[in-house]
Amino acid sequence: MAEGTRMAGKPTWTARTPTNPEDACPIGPVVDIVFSRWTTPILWTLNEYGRQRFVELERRITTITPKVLTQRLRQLERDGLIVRTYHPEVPPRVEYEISDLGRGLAPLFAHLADWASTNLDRVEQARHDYDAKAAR
Amino acid sequence: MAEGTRMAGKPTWTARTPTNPEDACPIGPVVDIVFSRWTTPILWTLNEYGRQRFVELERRITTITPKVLTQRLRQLERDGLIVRTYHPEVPPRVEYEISDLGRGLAPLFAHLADWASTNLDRVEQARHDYDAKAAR
DNA sequence: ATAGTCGCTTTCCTGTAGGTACCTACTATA
DNA sequence: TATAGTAGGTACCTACAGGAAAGCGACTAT
Repeated sequence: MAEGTRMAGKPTWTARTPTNPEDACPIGPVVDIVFSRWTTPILWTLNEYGRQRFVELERRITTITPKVLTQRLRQLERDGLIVRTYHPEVPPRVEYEISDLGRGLAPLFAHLADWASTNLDRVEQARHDYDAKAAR
Repeated sequence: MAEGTRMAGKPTWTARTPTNPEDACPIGPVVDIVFSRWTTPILWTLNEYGRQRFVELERRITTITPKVLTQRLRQLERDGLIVRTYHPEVPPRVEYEISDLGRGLAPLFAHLADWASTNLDRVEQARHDYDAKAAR
């Protein structure tokens, strides 16, 4: 086996065996669960506006497609972060709400929002400086 | 303009105009910056093991390819989260270290690791329950 | 008779992230 | 001579996430 060949088939860095302690990044799995694509705005919206129906989420997160919204809701439900309630009426009614487990993320989100409010403009400034320096 | 047509060309939900307040998720931009693919293990490694060379990072984050590592390092440097120091020697030597701005993320990471340590098994349990229920 | 509602599901298609492999220039070492 | 080491750059290619659009089932309102 040549040195240069990299093992394929491992989708992300979190897919590595956790038995390798030296390169284990302890926040890897949680990032995949909480901050994978679309999950943040969904959890945020659910946490901010309370129990909501599918269409309400769809309307608030304006750029998401129903297919992807369904996928992400299923994923979050499976992970136990949200609770889905189906009412067999006509037309059918489904409500989503954040679970206790998901609600536990609120302080984390607040922490994140806090960091953002004080440091986001510094990032913006750094980008500007970098681009200006690269142009010279 | 038909109601059903969704505006294309907006790559992610963070690309929306920030002038729309009602669906603005305040942690959207920061998630893109800090938790986009590969940035977390890089920042974590840099924060944990201090200043490092390219190959050291490559060896610690075993599944990353040099191309992607370069891309992510450039991005993080542009965002001001890490500092790159180039030594024009032979062979060339480059060192990466976390910046003050990046270091400010440490408590956030700790918070995240904390949530993970207490809740990750609950997520695991929820997944198991969900799968078991779906199989029935 | 027709359209509309809701919460999806399915099919088809494209964009792009990321992987593989090969390249540089220069030196030290074997 | 040749091989390794360093920090990438580049060209090519594939896989997969996600977008667009249509449909469905069961009923209601017009």
